[in-house]
Amino acid sequence: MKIATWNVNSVRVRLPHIVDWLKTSDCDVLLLQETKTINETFPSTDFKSINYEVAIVGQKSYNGVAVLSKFPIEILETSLPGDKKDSQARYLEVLIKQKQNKIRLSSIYLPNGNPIDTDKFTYKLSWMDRLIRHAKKLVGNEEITVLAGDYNVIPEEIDVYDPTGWEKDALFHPSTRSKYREILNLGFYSSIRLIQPQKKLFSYWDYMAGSFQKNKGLLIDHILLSPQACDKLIDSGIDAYPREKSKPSDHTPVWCSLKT
DNA sequence: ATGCCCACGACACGTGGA
Repeated sequence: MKIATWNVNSVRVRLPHIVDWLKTSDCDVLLLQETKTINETFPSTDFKSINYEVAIVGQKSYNGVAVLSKFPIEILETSLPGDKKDSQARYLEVLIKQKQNKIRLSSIYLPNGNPIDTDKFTYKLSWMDRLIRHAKKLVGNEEITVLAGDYNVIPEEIDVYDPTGWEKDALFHPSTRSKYREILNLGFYSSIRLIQPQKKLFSYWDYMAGSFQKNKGLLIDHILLSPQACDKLIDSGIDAYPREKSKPSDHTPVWCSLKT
């Protein structure tokens, strides 16, 4: 089963790119972030017409996550547990049933957190605390679990074109990196780092100043696998082709394939 | 050293992104 995550920066603007990528990539389950629209205006019928089921957590203008799947979707959570007052559309957890297999997947849009001297950074860190608590519960289930999305976290120096220049950024701040490691320490592994431990790989390039052409990128979109999912891992990679097209998202899909 | 670009929604000298 091929699973991918993609921050599309507006599902409506990016619709042709997403449909094209689904058709050429043989992707079974695509987790979307930054869909930037309410559920009523999500282009569900376009995806259903190419045989994908759709689950959505939308919001006006900002955020928004979704799951597109060739297999039936059961919705488990439409927000990250731990704060009932948090109304931002950043988390969707589903169960995908394919034959005898059951795979739990979360589409995650972790807060950016900049600038670091504001409540935006406080919100990011508390959101990460909630994710750690929830991930701890999930790992205890000993199931095939995939926590994937735009983490807005640069885990290591190799994951950024200019580590020094990003030291004071919320994506590379020591507190952010430390909380990300707490998730890994529960037993989750990054799919791409299991396959390519040392390679410089980016999933995001700024729109400005020809960042993509200069390969000044970041690796901030991650697929984290539970131990049971790791046992099924076949391959993982990043498909930069959608970033080369006209009117692209600033992110490109990160994927993994699991033995099923 | 700084800004560059993009999407949204309803024009804004706007916000948020990363």
